[in-house]
Amino acid sequence: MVRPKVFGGGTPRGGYLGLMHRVRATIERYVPLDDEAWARIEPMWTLKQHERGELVTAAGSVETRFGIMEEGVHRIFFEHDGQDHSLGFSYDGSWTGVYDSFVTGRPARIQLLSMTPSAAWWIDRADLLRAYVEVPGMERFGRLILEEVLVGRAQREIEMLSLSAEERYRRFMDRSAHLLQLVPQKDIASYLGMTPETFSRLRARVR
Amino acid sequence: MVRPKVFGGGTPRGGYLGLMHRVRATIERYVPLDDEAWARIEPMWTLKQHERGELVTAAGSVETRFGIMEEGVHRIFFEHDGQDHSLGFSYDGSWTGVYDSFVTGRPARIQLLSMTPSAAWWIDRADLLRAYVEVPGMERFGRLILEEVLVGRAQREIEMLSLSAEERYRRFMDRSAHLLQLVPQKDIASYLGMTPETFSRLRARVR
DNA sequence: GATCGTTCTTGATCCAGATCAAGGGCCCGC
DNA sequence: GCGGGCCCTTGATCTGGATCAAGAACGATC
Repeated sequence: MVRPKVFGGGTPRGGYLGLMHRVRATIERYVPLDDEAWARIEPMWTLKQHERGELVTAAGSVETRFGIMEEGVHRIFFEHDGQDHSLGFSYDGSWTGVYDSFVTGRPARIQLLSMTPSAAWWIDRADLLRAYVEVPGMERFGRLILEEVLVGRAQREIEMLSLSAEERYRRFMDRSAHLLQLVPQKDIASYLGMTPETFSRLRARVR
Repeated sequence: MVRPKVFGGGTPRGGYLGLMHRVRATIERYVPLDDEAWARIEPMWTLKQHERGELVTAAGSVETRFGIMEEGVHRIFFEHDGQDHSLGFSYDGSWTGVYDSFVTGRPARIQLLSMTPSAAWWIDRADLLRAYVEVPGMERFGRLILEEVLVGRAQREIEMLSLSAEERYRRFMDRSAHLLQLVPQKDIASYLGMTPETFSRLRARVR
């Protein structure tokens, strides 16, 4: 079954997906890619394994990689005054990475943590910029995935500003209940902008 | 003096700016544009005047325009349960529009209100998509402006999640105090995620 | 320049959700 | 299979900021 993404997005191909490279399948959700174009960019990507609990990108470092999830779950978050704030999760062919630093070249405030054993395909910014120039369709891919991210973030902003904790909890359960199996409740609570205690009480109270 | 944008962004050219078309100057903040490219896209843009208080885009309609501010101020907001939530302001060569609907083609939740007499250059989505394909550099412009918007939104998200009302007020005053002359305090309060009463009390309390 | 609506201020009260606190369960490493 | 950390839960209390209320100042319209 295809699941909606909490962060990043699009719908993975079904069925014959296993026969196609994950990266190519993801890119082709946005733009068609002929074999020649794929041959040019395929060597730019490298698969990296991450352990459960590994900090994939630490605050303060400049992040130059953009990733596509092969398997497992990443949590995107930042810290402030010792408090941890989750911004989203990546999995199943959606993108991963630290977009503030990747785009600006400044030290990251956002961090990335591998919540499970995971694997992601990474491309370096220099290679991606080269692909934008040299490979037809790739700059469009960059624009389209940004559009999708922006719309998703806007949706979240509207919900955070206008919904109560209970309503945010309900919508999360409708859309992404399966994440409860994969990450601790406290991180989902944080993603929903509430404390673990409030999350727990809502769980008990709501039906 | 050049002012930072609260929403959308970049730095307008100074000095000789008056001699160059506003749209071309804005695009050239992101990509170089030769005279031929400009000649191809220039006819796609039309200048529209908006009255103070005019609803530039209403909720529920599909928005197909993307705009660049010539003068005046637009407020981007949405309504929920009769409450008004401001998401940002556009002015001085920054972009304007309703990005949720523009990107998705679905009815808008976000609305646009002209806070002052204003004028904006508008391009229709169909023309912009054509420009992306036909005019070198334009697709890159689309990608780069989206990157900038996304980074700005991420910055705001971090501040909304981790700062107190007082701290958000202080940062706003540091960055964008001049907006107080242009729009009602209640709208700035809403942009900062607080009530007009709280905003007023902070004003009295903070220095 | 009087009138009316809107905005801003200031005070009193309220409340959703945070914080503080303590117990219990689970998993992991040895 | 025992010990030590997380987690998660549940209860008691607290609080930042909202809501309710009422004037005062401002500005647009005739």
